Amino acid sequence: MENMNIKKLAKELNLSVSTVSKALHDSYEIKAETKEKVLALAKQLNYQPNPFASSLRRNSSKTIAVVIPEIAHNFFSLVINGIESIAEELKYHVLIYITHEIPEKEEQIIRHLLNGRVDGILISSSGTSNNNAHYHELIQKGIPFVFFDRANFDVDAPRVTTDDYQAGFQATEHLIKSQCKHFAFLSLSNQMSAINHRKDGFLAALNQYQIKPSHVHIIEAGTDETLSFQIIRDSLQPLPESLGIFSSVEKLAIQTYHICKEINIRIPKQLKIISFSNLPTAALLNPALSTLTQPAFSIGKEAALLLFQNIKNKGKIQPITTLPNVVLKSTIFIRESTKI
Amino acid sequence: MENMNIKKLAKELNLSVSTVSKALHDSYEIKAETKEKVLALAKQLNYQPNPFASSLRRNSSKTIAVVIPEIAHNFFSLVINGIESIAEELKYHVLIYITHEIPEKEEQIIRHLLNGRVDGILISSSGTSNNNAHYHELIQKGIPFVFFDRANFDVDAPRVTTDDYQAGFQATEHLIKSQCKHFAFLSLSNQMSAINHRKDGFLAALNQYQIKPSHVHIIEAGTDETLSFQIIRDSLQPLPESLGIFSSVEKLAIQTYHICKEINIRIPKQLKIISFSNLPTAALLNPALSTLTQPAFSIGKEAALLLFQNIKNKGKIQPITTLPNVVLKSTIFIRESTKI
DNA sequence: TTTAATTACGAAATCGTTTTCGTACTCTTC
DNA sequence: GAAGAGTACGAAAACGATTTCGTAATTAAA
Repeated sequence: MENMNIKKLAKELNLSVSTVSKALHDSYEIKAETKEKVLALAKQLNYQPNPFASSLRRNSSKTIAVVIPEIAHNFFSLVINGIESIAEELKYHVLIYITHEIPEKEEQIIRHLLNGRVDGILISSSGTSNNNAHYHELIQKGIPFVFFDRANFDVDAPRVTTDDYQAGFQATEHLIKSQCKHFAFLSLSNQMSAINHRKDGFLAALNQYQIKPSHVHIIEAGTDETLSFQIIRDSLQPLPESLGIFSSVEKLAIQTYHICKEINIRIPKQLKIISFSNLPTAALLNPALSTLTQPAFSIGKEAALLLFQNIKNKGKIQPITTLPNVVLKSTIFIRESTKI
Repeated sequence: MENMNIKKLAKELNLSVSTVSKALHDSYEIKAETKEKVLALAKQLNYQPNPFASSLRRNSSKTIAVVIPEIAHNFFSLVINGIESIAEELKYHVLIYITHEIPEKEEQIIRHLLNGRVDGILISSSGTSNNNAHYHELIQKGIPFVFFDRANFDVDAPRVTTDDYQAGFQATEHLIKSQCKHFAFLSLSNQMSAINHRKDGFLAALNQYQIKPSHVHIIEAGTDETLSFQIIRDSLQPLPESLGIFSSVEKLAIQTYHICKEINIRIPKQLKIISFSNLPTAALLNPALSTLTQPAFSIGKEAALLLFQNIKNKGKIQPITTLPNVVLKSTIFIRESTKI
């Protein structure tokens, strides 16, 4: 009795294995009476089909993978929440892989997933734009995947992103109208789509308002915690007059806050800052942080929906439509950190 | 050429399937020369074994599950980070399941995992103490699992927790010494081990310092966001004199901050607060929040290590030792929110 | 020289499902 | 009443790996 399986179940019922299997799948070949008997005994003996046998035979795993740069990050955990809400509904399982912002790690993970362990993948890329080989291998293998937030625009795959350019423009415009004279853009790297779009919006706004290029600073802080701390601190000493910072990610804004506390820079008096962020404490910070907030949960949901749609359509002739490219809106919250 | 498998690989090599399989597993039965040939062609043709066939035959999945109450929570995402660091090293895969604090959901998830999809489970329980049936089914099925943070102490399973009692005592003592007169404990529910231990420490400290019971308030705010907001707000109106709040979880402390902002209660002047928290912004809040910080990453690591140890020892005779029960230390950070 | 051990491989069973195909049997229909 | 359609089930092949067992060929031991 150690482990229940369909063979024992069939024997117990005096039926063949195939009949039992069909009954469990509610096949039209099996009459109602038999189905009931099978279902009843299956429940009583607590029979649960072996997922691997099933996956092996059906060539589908009821599992998706989520590949993200980091998890201890409000944005990504909210996205996972959204993904899980859909996956749970569709009885899919969710595998998590973390790249720690290392492109090679991402490649390795994706390559590993070529073995069919998952039916589809949701990716927020940490890859550089010049390395698409692993994505193309996915396409070749017919494994559906969807980018969210950070996409690789050279790859032919659905994307769920936010209006990064517009948001970047809007944030920068806000800084300009808050009487900033110098402007800094805090970035992790110049290889990430979402961040670059934010930067483009930033530059476009500065251009439109005819800000002198000498007053524009792009600070690539990188993904290393201690290093980025130093880079930001160095860039604040000496402090440019009326500096307005647009931080492309929450982490760098938090670091900036710490640095300002450390070297006694007053926000918003000496320095104004607005940041992309999903911090639940943004309004409680000292001073309250102005933010651009992405609809993280919805991003997860939309990306998952798109993925499942692609999984379902796999093999079928794809309608020659444009590539799904969902763009959601971010919300701007003006708070004290950018007050005049 | 669609999908590479061991059969095609064997044919290509003019070897039998079994020889190839053994070569790939570096069996002593196969001579070095053959192994090299096999490995070389496997790499060249990008052969990756089908994980389901492998799992089916070996009866092991190289996968663990993490079952948590919620994910958009600094503590849990840091724990997952720790878990992933170990899993990644051991080439295990990590499935995430979220219970949303619903005990029935947890049961359902655990029961589902009885089908052998995972080799082991890490659980932070959202269950009530009077419902252990699903854990016992895991034990019966021989599926190893480890509790972390929130354990069910009636169940015979390894645990990784923190020194919640001591930390609770210490935090409360700090509030007492900060000249508070009234004391409130903010709790999610009275069914969670970790939280109850914190409460016990709280009560013990108040008792030791002979605080009048009428000055002691236990506020069970529950897990529903809007409801808990109301409960906390109501309990602050009217505001007891010199109230010191010990919040057992970060979320409730944040809510308290929001409420205080809304109804104009000054922290720490009118109300002092200390909270369990892994907020990276605790020091940046207005005012900076005194915290008890759990070593979340280490909790994840330790729990994973314990689990993998149990997975490895499965089937072997268990040494009659005491149940592994790792207890890690939290760190107290005194900040402005409890300043005299 | 004979026997035993070792080396290096292959055939086939196995894991637990799903699915295809075959087949009795009953029921229509003209 | 013969042919066709429909019903309800079972046998067996498949999915792709791992593993047991068997066995030639070679080497070592007696």
